[in-house]
Amino acid sequence: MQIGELARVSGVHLETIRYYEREGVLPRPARLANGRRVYSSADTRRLGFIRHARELGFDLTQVRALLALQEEPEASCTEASRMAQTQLDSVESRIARLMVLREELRRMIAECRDGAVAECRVIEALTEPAPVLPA
Amino acid sequence: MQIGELARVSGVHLETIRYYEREGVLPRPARLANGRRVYSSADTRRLGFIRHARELGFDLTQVRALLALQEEPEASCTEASRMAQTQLDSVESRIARLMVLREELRRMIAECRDGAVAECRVIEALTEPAPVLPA
DNA sequence: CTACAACCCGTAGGCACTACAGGAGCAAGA
DNA sequence: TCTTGCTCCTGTAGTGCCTACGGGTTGTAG
Repeated sequence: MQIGELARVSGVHLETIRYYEREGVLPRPARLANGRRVYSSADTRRLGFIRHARELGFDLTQVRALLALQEEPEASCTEASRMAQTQLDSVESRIARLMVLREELRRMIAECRDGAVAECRVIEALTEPAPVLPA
Repeated sequence: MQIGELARVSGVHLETIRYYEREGVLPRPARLANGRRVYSSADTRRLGFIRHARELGFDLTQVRALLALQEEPEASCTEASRMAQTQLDSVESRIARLMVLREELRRMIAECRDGAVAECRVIEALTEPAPVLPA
């Protein structure tokens, strides 16, 4: 499989695949005589792993760590679990935060009904001092 | 008020304030004889507006547009409301997406109990093909 | 034979910051 | 008076994670 097809089946942009290779999260693949990259099903799985981890909000450094863990199956799962817990905490707080924002946006829209900007709550709501948030 | 104090009271990083000025979302402030920036309460409010809008997920281009709307209070509210609606849609979908991720992370953690990586659900879950998500 | 797609590499651009280098101004203490 | 240390100045480079582009080669279909 060449890079174009891998991009299609994985949904990962072709240039992003090359970027991952440069960054060392994808191994350098075999090459055809003409220099083109050829990917195995192992590469496809690994790219799927990376994509999925990225979708879950792991950054590339974390992805590298997870891949390293995957490479030594005799190692303990504790570290992977800990990373997932960290990720879960961050997802929880993002959800809570977004739900506050959603309420505010709803209120802004509800209170703005064809008025002029002078009475427009959308602008006004944004002009209010932001609530103090815990760091 | 000088830039350091503005940074403290607004919670916006000092270098970010200068960045906003370069980008034209904050007007160039008055200067003292020694060249230091001095900010008025109008600047403080404007920065609060920007910070709040950024927190709500508006990008700097949208912030500029909102500021322009704010500057002409006789204009219709329709545009501001439409922008808020767009933002609301994106917030809704981000929440939905994160809730799926949260469930998955919870499941991963629950199923990983001191096992070796070979049986680790965290790794395994990431290796599974990603579920098809609506764009 | 020619058009065109798919690939190659290297580099630059984009967003929203963030950091750093190197220098000047200013207030307060020894 | 000198020095320490803080705040500020400018300009530039780096970050994360891609994405785009330019200019070249290879492969394929009509």
